[in-house]
Amino acid sequence: MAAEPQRLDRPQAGSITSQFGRGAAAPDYLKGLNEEQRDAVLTTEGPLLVLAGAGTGKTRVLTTRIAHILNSKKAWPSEILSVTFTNKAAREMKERIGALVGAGVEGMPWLGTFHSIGARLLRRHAELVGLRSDFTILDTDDQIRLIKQLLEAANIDEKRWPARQFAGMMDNWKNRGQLPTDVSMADRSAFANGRIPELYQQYQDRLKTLNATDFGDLLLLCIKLFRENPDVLAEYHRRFKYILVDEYQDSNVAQYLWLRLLAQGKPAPEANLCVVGDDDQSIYGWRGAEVDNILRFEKDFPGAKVIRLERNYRSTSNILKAASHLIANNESRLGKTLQTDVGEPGELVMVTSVWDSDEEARQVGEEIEQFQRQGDALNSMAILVRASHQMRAFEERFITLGLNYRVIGGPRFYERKEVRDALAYLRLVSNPNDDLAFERIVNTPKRGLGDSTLQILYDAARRQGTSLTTAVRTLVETEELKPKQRTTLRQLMDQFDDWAQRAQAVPPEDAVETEELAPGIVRRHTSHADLARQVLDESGYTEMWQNDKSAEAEGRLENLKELVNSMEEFDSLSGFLEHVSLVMDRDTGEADDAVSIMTLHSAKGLEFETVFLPGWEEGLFPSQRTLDESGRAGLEEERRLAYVGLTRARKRLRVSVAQNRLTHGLWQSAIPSRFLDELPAAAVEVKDTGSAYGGYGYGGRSGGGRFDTRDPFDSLYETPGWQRARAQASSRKSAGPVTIDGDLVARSVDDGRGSKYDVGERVFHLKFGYGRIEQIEGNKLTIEFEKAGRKKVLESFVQKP
DNA sequence: GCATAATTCGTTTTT
DNA sequence: CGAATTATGC
Repeated sequence: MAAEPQRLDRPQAGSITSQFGRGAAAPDYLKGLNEEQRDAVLTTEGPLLVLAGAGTGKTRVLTTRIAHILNSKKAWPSEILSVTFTNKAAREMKERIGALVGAGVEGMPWLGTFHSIGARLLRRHAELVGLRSDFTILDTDDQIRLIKQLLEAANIDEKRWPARQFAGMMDNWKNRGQLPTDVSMADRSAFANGRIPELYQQYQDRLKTLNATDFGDLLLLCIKLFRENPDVLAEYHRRFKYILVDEYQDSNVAQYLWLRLLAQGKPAPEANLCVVGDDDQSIYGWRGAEVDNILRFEKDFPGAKVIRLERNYRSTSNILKAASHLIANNESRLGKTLQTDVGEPGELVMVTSVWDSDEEARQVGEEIEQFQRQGDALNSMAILVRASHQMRAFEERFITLGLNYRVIGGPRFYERKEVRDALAYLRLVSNPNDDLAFERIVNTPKRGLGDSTLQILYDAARRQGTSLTTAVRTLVETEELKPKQRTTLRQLMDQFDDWAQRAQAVPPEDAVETEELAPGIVRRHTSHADLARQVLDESGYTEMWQNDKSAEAEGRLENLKELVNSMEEFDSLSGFLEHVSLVMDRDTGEADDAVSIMTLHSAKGLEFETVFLPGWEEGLFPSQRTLDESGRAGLEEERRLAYVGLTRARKRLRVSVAQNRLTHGLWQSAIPSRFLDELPAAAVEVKDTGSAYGGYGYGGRSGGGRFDTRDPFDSLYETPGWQRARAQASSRKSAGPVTIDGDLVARSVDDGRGSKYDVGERVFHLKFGYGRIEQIEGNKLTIEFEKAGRKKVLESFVQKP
């Protein structure tokens, strides 16, 4: 309760803003801050690193600090640059500052995500980096399509060098601030036989022609802009008196460079740069985040002050003990120890061993229902998983139980096909030269314009050096197209002309709804939302889904409605489109009471009374792949992820391990996660579910405090996944990307010939017991076990009885 | 050009 | 096992 920011419902007008300066008594907003928090708020000058552990009131410090700067008139709202990673965080900060300072947070134009601020800067100076200020921001879909075209043009086999992979690599370079010429030699050979610089450059050129950027460019081009135009940079040095960064541990190299350029207005020891973060919660290394940025801050900014926030106001001491004990196993960290003021140690962290994922789900379901009967809200409980496929078991179970749940972080709204299609129509209305939008919708709904027709359009556009739309306009006047396609295209163009005209007629602000053209004759202006509705209806897009009788069609129509409705809030179509490409995020429908199911990654920053952490098994968590790819650093990141998971809980924490898990369609015996060994025995209670079979492993010995029982069985229970992973890991290190696949797992169907077993034969499996073979596919056997039911297992795992 | 069968391939995710 | 993409036949 103490440090969690109280939610002031409405900003109290002037109450705080009126007590500027003269500051006799400490301002209200400082009340209720602990010593360190207050220090962090009041140390406005010079570089400052705030190491804020989980639940120590990090956001509160950040927002209060801004309020303080404003209140003491050190800077105007427009002179503070305040960056976050997510829109959600930005929104939350806006709200909280509003509550502290009163109205006028809208006057903080430079509070936003790295990317939205980057876009803002670029639009102001677009011409200096070869763009027009109305450039479009590509989404991943567009990006992939563009790359595919480039690869094809460059005669590169897309089977061997997938566009996705190239997109991913480019993302990495851009995250590291590398332009085509900067890509290291090692990286160059990793794709298309060293043709990388060429392709990357072509991609950048193509973006420029399209007057477009991708997400990475929003930062990369800013850096370029600042480096090449010192006068522009100096302008921002003058402007930004204070710079604040949230979640600094998640920053990547490009963001770091971007920040350093902006913070260089004064010599390092005087830069008013405040970064807030927690090295122990850095979980986005795989996406290019450099924990090193935060670990290095004091070196980058000599004389930087470091403040540690270690007083945790969220969790019970048992939960904190567990989390601290676990994270202490990491070597690369600045070191903090969370402490709680709460006297009661609270419940022990409960660790449960279950038979398989179904039992896990059943058990969690039961517990949830029990807590619910005790009066807990479903909203106060969450299930945090490592990998999204774990969610299914829970969803299925909760459906049969009739338990209300919500999945957070699924496919985002604007990533849905129908939303993207609709947006493509609107983009094309607002900018006829948006080729990628054009491609997307020429034949959606089906208009009989397939690959061959499209090819003609491409050729024409390339020959003329124009956009597709322009090319189409000239083409429809010639004989090059088949008559049917020609008329279809002409009609389509006419429609777009019509829509564009209507878009022009839309009043810029929400000013006039109606207009008297002549006495008695009133013409209604179309709003953007109306226009969108018309576009979707007249293009036949809405109809396409109405005629679709699949299950999801109805939902898609709903989404379209929602999209159109959400447009009402925007002044202009372009404003709306910017919002969508940059800002639009899922609305967390917290309306009704429901258990949250989400990944550990998307749980960062949230908290719940009760938290379930299922699937603590080697290979799954820590993830085998991370281990293979990033070794010890990977393991440490996984451990931080575990730490994030543990620290989400306020009162109750339940961890579970399944003894068997279905991976890649095969049942594999699982080994309890090493992280379980790293929980302190004193804060943990072990519960064995007393499963009928397979008494090996975790639950086997209860109580003890030494959780590790895997050693004696190691060789017996080596699963194929492990063996394969190991084989790959070792081969990867020595000889680049060689694919050694197959032998151990899927050898395709050969009716059991070559197998030493026959259908119908009775066999014994170490974990599932006795069973009868139902089917043989290569080295995979489908066996009906007497106790464990029907499973698919590898031949090497069974033996003749 | 389009619907359907066959095949591939499996973390985490924001912007 | 299942989604998601690609090859195949009409």
